[in-house]
Amino acid sequence: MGVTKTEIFTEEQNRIADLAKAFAHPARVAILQLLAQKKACVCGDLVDELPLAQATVSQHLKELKRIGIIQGEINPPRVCYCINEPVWEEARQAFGSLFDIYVKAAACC
Amino acid sequence: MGVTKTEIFTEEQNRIADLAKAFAHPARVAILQLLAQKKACVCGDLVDELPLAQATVSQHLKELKRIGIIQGEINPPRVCYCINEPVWEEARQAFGSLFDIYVKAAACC
DNA sequence: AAGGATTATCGTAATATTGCGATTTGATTT
DNA sequence: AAATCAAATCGCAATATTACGATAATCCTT
Repeated sequence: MGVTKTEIFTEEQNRIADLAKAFAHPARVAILQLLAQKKACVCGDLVDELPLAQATVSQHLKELKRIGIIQGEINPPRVCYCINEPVWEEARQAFGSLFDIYVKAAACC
Repeated sequence: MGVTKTEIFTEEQNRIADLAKAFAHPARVAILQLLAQKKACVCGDLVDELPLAQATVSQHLKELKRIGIIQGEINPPRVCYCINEPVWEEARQAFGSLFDIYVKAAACC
């Protein structure tokens, strides 16, 4: 089907999955790295840095905006993108907590 | 096309994207949470915990094994899964470093 | 050897994602 | 008003993902 049954999982699980999607494609990792390092900000600069078509970059930016991890400020005729700090921290926290629920000891197999 | 151009990205970016995929679906988040908390281990128990068909759970387990974040030990007629600690730590590290490259200040927009 | 229990794989269907050329939109500049 | 620039959106094609029933494989038990 290709359709995820979101309704059968918790809000938290769905949110983590969504946040993870921001990082689940190398192009988006590259974009987030560039923005986090502030090496690029304007959409056109991102397109120059990445070997992908403008339309493709724009699509990845749209997905990142949907997740909320970046935001865009219109500055005609350009758009300046940057990390949306609250969501960046939310992601850091979410993954941090997730990684911490594992404690070696007591292996069960 | 639906085909990611992995060759144009760095090894690190591709690896992060792959690790993120482990968490990019709520069912896999649920599975990893169960394994990390050792609430379940045997494949059949995971199937019982999740409202998904056995074939579907098996497929998610296969993907998690491909990424390397879990491992399975055959214990006929069952298979006991658990977190593969080195990769779990690799993921913790990778995401930790990624989140840390962002420093508020110096916003560019 | 036959049966039972458990998990993996196959085949299929539906939806999602990735990528890009072409076009459109939005706003400035001439 | 026309031209221009940057970015978003459209439309399409190709591949990937998600899900599940059915079947196969595996290995123990009888």
